[in-house]
Amino acid sequence: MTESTAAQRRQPRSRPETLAKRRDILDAAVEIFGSKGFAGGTLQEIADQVGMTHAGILHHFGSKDQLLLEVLSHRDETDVADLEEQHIPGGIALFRHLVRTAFVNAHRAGIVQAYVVLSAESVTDDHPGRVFFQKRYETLRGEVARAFEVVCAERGVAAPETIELASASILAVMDGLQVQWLLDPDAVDLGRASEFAIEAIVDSVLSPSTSPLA
Amino acid sequence: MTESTAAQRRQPRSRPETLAKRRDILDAAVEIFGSKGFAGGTLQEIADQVGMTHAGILHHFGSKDQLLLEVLSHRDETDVADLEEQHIPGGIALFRHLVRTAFVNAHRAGIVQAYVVLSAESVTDDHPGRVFFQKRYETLRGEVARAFEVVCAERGVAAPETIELASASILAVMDGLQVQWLLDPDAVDLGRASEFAIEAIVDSVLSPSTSPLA
DNA sequence: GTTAACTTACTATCGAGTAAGTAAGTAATG
DNA sequence: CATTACTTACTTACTCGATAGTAAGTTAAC
Repeated sequence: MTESTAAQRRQPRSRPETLAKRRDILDAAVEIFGSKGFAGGTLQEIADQVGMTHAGILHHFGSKDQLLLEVLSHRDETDVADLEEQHIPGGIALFRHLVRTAFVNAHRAGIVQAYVVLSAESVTDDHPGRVFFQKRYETLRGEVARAFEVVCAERGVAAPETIELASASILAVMDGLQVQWLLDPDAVDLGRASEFAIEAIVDSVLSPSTSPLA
Repeated sequence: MTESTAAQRRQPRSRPETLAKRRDILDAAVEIFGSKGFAGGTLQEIADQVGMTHAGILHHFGSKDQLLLEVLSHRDETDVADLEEQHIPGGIALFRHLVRTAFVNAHRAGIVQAYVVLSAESVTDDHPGRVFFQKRYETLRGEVARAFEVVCAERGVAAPETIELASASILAVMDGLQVQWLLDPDAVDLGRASEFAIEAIVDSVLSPSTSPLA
């Protein structure tokens, strides 16, 4: 009866406003999941914020899990500070970029909170965001490691094996500082602390420390 | 009729086994909240693990929130690696202690996960554990800062203002590395990375870096 | 006139907390 | 030491309120 290759002939063609509406929903979801967590946040709250019913949201995204996954990838796109989507600065510029990101993030508590809460929550059993964060960290560690290699090459230094440790550490400080900063913004200077720590770690890779703890 | 100061004459005296039972419940709660989060974990699951009904647990702890609070303080007591309860090593010994803690933690994924999940979740709105973690980080930053001051004094170095940044950073790397390690244990060496980062930061406080990013 | 973009209304389930009851322990008293 | 008086430590059974997902109907765009 129908064409066997129906998909080819017809692409359902969604309405132009739909895309904007999806963005609104995703933005609301970032805020709700960020402030309540994924398990704690509800479709109802998200729906309220965009003036819709929760069923309307399910119409667009199918399920709560699916919504989270799209929130996570959407965040990467809109996140000005994100590395993956932009043209990646190489070498030392990457580290400067990370520091700048930390300073920028100090004015975007909402998104920072979403990221902190969801990444930590993702380590729980069967969390729908787990794979996303696994891949994300793997990618980011790779970017940072590459930057280290470039910098070492530039300075004629043999790239030490500490690069892997340092790459993970740099991402770790940034994340860890965000937690402390969210809990008590006055007690921690997110930008300056990130800058300090990143410099310390980069420095330590370039000129291996004298092992002060030995 | 009855004695007016009844409370004075009799202290209800709970049964001796009760204390052990409470410990069991707390241990189960650490495991459940650690693997599912606080919002995601249920009293039923905890009850199942200790062979009880969820009402039995409420009998002991009153509410789920209260249970979490007791889990958090209980954890500090049983956590071999914790600083507050033990006699705190001063100066450089503290940093060595932190490194050792990281190596030990690499064999205790369960507790690490509980800590990671709950601390991050605590930044969400009205989370019952929020105050606990605020105080905890404040205390820990203080301990680390004091260690830095001692070390600086020992070496006749004027204590720089970077101490506060460094203190927050050291705790931050440790936490952040735990997240990455939990997501992908093979990709991150929790002990060695913590050691590397802590050394780098301590080193940077003692001999201020040459600002490689400037 | 067909389909996208919803809404309303419903279902099924689950979760924390409560109420009431029961068995066993503990303690004061004669 | 035994009896009475009370408490602890639960269980069973319930309430009440969410919540994710579904189904069917409505409107308006293309």
